[in-house]
Amino acid sequence: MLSAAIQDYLKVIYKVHREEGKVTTSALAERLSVSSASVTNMIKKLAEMRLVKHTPYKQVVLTPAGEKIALEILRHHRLLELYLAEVMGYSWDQVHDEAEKLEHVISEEFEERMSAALGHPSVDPHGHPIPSTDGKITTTDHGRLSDLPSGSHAVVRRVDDRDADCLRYLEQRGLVLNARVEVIRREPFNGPVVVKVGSDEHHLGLEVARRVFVEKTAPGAGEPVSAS
Amino acid sequence: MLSAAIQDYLKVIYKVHREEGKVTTSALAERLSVSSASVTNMIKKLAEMRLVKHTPYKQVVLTPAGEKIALEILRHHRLLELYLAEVMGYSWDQVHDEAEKLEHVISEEFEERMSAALGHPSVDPHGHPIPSTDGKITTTDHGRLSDLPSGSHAVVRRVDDRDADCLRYLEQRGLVLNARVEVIRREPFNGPVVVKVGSDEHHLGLEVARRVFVEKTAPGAGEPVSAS
DNA sequence: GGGTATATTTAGCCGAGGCTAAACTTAGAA
DNA sequence: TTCTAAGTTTAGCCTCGGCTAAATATACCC
Repeated sequence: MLSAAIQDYLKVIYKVHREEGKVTTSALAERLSVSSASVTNMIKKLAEMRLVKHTPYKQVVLTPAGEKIALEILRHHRLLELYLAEVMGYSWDQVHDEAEKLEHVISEEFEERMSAALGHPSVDPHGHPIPSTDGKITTTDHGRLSDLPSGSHAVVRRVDDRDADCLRYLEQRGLVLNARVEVIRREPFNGPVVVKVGSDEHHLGLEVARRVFVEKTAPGAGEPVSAS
Repeated sequence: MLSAAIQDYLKVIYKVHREEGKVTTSALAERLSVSSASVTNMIKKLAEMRLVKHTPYKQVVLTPAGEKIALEILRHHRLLELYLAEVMGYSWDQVHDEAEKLEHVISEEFEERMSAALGHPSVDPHGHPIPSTDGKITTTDHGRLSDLPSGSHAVVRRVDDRDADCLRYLEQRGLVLNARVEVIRREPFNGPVVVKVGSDEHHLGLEVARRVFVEKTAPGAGEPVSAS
């Protein structure tokens, strides 16, 4: 059984690769809240275990074996988030931290029972796809709300789940999964994005708007298709 | 936050104290599957932290602070066992191992939500009492089925939960919580105890009978009062 | 009461996974 | 092209929680 630390490294390598294309020591250090030197050490160890390929001073890439484990952990995490929200009544913003701890500890049995209880879902409460047991994952790349030109209509398809405060902020403004939004205008000099959600207008700072991923729709389209 | 290792030590110290009266280094070593030297080390550390009192070469006793933590972990463990069995559909024999890992990781939130979902129960699936949030526990000391004289009538009130195989064995023979049993006879030379459960007779080795704790009842008594 | 078996503790070690400080690469600016 | 800043790796250290072997304390038997 791999340690929780190793599982975390593999998971974060996978996510950084998805989100930023290239995986560097310092990116991992920041995401793991650990020094760069510690990352280098662990990467060396993971390379010996054939879970990653490391080109010193350049980058690190998961091997198929490493990716398999990363996806297992991701599956645990996302099933847990959904289970905590749907079955146990957790709120949107609470599920991430709890899942972060449980993901390293649950058995296959637990994973399977959660999945069954949830009807074998494919998306977690923040819109991330849930990998299947055999390591398949279907990713849809959505644009950021912060990048949408004014006048755009879109549907919220995914939200960054790492900051509970931000999630609460978004939820209060109706920016939940599958909500429809319209970009009214964008203030200049990297100012806020003004969006309409339902009948309310909100001024979202770029920091926040960057964490909301959307799918563009035609202007007066009807009820958006659910992503789940 | 205390490490999982420390939590385990405190929990086991509590349990050994309950079950054997006196807590020795070697008893802890055996229960924790660890060398005696390791136990001595950890005990020294726990003593510095004021979680136990240690009389070298004699025994170790939990301080009130140590007991509080032990009971928290025990509460986690027992709520988890019940939750896994009742809500997630785990079988009797599977819950212990899973709870053993989860107990160190769940939040107060998780604990509270489990407790609420279960209707704030007072007994786990093996008959152990569940400590309350404020560290209160009501223990009932039951005798062992192995100690009952022939002719006795009794109700199963608690079962040792550590050996999954044994639990399966007992379940197959109807020796579940609150089952009524009658001791037909005891074979000599530490031979098996012959018991009647429902209309079936079973020959239980002492090893097994020792793990079943019972409450004596009057011979033809009606339906036993549930322990929950 | 002395001798021996058993239990406990001490001493010294190890691996995992962190850290800082210093050395080394790389890339970008002059 | 060279110099420098930023990023990365190396060297050496730390804590945690294990381990074995050796020393020491206790208890029991005669």
